[in-house]
Amino acid sequence: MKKGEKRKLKLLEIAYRMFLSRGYENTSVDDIIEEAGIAKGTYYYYFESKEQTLEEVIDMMIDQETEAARKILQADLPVPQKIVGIISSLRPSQEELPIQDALMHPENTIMHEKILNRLIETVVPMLAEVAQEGTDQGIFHCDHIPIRIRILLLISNDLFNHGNFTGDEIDVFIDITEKLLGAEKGTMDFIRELIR
Amino acid sequence: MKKGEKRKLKLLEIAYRMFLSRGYENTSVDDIIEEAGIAKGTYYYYFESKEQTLEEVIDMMIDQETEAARKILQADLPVPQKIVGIISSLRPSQEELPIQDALMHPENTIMHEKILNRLIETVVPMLAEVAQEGTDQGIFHCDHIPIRIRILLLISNDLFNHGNFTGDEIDVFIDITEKLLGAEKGTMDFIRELIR
DNA sequence: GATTTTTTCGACTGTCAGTCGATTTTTCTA
DNA sequence: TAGAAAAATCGACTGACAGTCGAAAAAATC
Repeated sequence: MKKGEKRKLKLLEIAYRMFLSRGYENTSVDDIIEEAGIAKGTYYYYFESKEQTLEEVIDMMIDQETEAARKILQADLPVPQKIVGIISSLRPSQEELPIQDALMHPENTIMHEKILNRLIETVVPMLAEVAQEGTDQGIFHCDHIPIRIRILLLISNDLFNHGNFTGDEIDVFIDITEKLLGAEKGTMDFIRELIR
Repeated sequence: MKKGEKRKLKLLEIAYRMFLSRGYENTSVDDIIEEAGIAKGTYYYYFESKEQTLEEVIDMMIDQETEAARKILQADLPVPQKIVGIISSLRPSQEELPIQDALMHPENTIMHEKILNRLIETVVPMLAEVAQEGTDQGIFHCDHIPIRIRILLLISNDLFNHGNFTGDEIDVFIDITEKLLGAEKGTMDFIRELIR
């Protein structure tokens, strides 16, 4: 019961690496088992299908990517900083650049889409909670918080993930974030500093 | 030079129907040629690959879907009505419901994503032009119009395409559309009537 | 040490995208 | 209009790939 766990972890790790570097569609089960040095039957002893492997790889990634977010959630920060902090923690930085790169490649559409949906699912409740705090404190003035948070995530994903964002895009992002949450103009200006 | 064109059209039409009803991934070239009653070689005489077929099918769909939009663009309507009219013309209605249905199915992620991107590419310039009119007329007050329009499209796609939208979502959409474009509160209230 | 359970193996199957040389049909030209 | 050239069609074949299965090896249990 220990050996098996370890083997599965190893397989997941290999799949993870390969899915990112070559794309999910361009990675064959044969590729994975060759790298792992095991037989086909063994692979299918641990996974129902290639797609289920992807699902589990994505679970791993979501865990990783939301870890920083969860920490910020519990930190002692002003509400606006918390929200923006969480959102920007979702963008892989530094050592995770290859992930970003890979996800943007067209051959990874499916993976990208799946991750985005799962990320939204996971993060909307977290952010909604913080945003509620914000309205309680009178910093924000808005209703339908989860919908608005969802929109905020969609926008930031599009603006920041799809290619290097321009100054104009940051301006719009700041503007729309404030208005989306009903915050005073200037509340989100600190984002500009954060970018660099 | 006439026969060939017609055959290609026929193939595109069959592919279009099949991609929508069973999903791109679940439609094999063999399925298409069987339905068309031709041999494999003939298919590949007209198409480089299955993916290129998809690309051309999407071209067809974009043409179709933006036709109504182009008409509204030239109609004599107030700017806000024009913008909302164009956006809602992109959502297939009535007889096109199956398309919507098919596109939401997870096995059509790739198609959905490709169509969305192409749609945005095509429609942003159209809408940006109208929005510019709006600011010229003093109805809207905003800069960076193309970015804002892009965001507007993203939001409407998410809110209206992903499942049946609620009243709350409409409220938020109206609110955010007004604020995104810098319009007076109430400018977009007419959307509520339009929905039904 | 025997028996049961877990893990591993790899040959095999069926499906599918795409190729290619041969053949038929259409169009052009002398 | 015969005969050459071009366009269109055919289908058997290839190679890649996901997934299956029964048998063997390894580990755990008694």
